Amino acid sequence: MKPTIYDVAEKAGVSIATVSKVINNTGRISDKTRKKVNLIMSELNYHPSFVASALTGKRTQTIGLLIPNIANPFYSEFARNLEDRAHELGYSIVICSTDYNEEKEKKYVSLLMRKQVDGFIITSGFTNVGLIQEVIDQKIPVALIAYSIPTLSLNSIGIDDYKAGYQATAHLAELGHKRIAVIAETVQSSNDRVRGYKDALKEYQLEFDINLYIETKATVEDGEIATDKLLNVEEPPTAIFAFNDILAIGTMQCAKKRGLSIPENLSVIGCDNTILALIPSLTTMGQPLREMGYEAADILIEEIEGKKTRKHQILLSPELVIRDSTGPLKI
Amino acid sequence: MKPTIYDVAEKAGVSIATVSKVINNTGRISDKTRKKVNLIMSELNYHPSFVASALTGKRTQTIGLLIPNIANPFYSEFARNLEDRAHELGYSIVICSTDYNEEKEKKYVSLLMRKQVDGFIITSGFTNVGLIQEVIDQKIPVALIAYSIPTLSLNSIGIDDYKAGYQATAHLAELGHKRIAVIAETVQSSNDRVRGYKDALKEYQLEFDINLYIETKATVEDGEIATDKLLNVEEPPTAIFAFNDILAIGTMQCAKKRGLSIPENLSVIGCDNTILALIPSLTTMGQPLREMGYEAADILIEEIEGKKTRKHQILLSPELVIRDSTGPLKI
DNA sequence: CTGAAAGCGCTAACAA
DNA sequence: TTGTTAGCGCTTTCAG
Repeated sequence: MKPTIYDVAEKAGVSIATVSKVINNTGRISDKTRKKVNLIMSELNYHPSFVASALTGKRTQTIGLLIPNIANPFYSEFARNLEDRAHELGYSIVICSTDYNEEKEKKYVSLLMRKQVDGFIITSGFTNVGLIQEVIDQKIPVALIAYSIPTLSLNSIGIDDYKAGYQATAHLAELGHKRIAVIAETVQSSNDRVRGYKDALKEYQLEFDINLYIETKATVEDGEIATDKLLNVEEPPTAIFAFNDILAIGTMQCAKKRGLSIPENLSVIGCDNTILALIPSLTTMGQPLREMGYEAADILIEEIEGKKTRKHQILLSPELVIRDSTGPLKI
Repeated sequence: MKPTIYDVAEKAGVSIATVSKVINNTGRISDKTRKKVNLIMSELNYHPSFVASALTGKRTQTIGLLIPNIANPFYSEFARNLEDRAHELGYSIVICSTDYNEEKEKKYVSLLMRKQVDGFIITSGFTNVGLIQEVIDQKIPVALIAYSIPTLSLNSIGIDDYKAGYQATAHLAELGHKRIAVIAETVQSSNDRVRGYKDALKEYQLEFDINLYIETKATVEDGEIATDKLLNVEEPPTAIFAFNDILAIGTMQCAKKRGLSIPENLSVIGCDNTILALIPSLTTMGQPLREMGYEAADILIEEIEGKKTRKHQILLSPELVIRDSTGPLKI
């Protein structure tokens, strides 16, 4: 059997209260007893149980991560950074892929609450705002990623989506494109990007055409289908701005199937700058994933540990990464 | 405050033991009380605490997943499937990216044991076998993925790596390549692949040349560096077999920088068939990731719940997916 | 500086 | 069929 606090106490000839104090560095303990207890603990290879200590009201040292899909490189790269920082601070991450599905969201949130996670990281793509309300009603800290809920004052971290939308569109317009389409992911952050997109169009005296706008989920297939629709429009686009790299890959797939070459026949710009963008040499709006993951862990854990009372709202800058998938309009 | 079993018991006018019994469906309860208790539970929005029940010796419904890096699509795609099945069975997954680093492995394993996870999924790339021994000494179920330890009788799931190595090499040899290089990931499954590679070489009357063999970690950069070395060899390879898609992407990066076109100047074959392979149109040995994730969850949870005593050793078949990155040798 | 004891929420004998 | 009670391993007053 694994040793318990009783085993340590007995072997050290002290009470369990004393052992508990040296474990947690609380109360006042003489140097001598402290050393003794520490010695016995390592002799016995004793490790305090999180489960037992959580039952007494302490933390579980666990954070729930709610994302649409861990298999999406954007989320997995984010998760990796989050995990690294959280782990440094003594927390582990449990992953929950919700697939934009309210049922799954509900099941996961309830599961995580029963497990008494110390906090939640919720990313864009989470649809049920009521659930988030329930979580904060229980006084469980939450940090939102690329997702803001104006009615709720919460920690949040994201990029300036308006800017991302604007810059990407401007890049395309600068290259001479007049027919610039958008494939948006059905997540909240898309709204601001669309605003940026529209403003950039205006800036370059281009009209917004609803036929050049599609909203969809984030799989390669969805991107492919959307692109197909777009290219079938009367006056088809010469450039497509996909709101994430996966969708952009879908666009490229579609182009490949149609024998269109990129960027000669079609310019494509993605968003996220994940590993997916590398070899397709995809021009994309980069997100500072490392910073986002680290900041997310920091703010959330600060709140969990009661070190901060004010909520943070962090807005990072996206960065245009120009590769080979965008080029001047050919007439 | 969240309602406890006491609140339910009181409101329902029964004892906590009775409530516990209806929660767990144990003992014999009259239909009437059962209904009553169930009603009160939903009225109160009561959800039993996993923490408390875990303390009494029951499960935490949590599985630890130890992988080198969740940001690697192979692992994240696997994780997604594992998560799906585990969740169906009522378990959640905590992710631990160990980076082939023994220190991290140790920290994570100890953390997970303190959290009393019910079982471990350990994938290739885990270096410290001693740690695994410690886990099974504690009678905690383990399932190994793409990783077998002959000295330990454990559940394991993987593909036939020998076959994968053989088939990929044969594919290249069939295309006329004589100088076929390998970039192996430093994980255990590479050994069998190398055996397959060597046997295929023999089969096609080619010599194994140690200069055409490199072992490395799994990042794009590592792949790039390795390729660079390979191409600088006296008589450079005309085809490269990278043991995973990330490394293959690295190879392609290097080729691009050198102005080499694929497959005209260099054939590349990867392994895993992740999302990364799509647009580069990478020929690759596919792994049945979905099946692997589901099976892993199934076997591990079976053992956790004591439904099986015999260990499973599952060997799945890899599948050659031919795309455009491999082609006939040009002279 | 140290220890006794109550209690966290739940399970599982054992009684009734 | 239901309830009483003793823990599970730990934290935290409160005495000493």
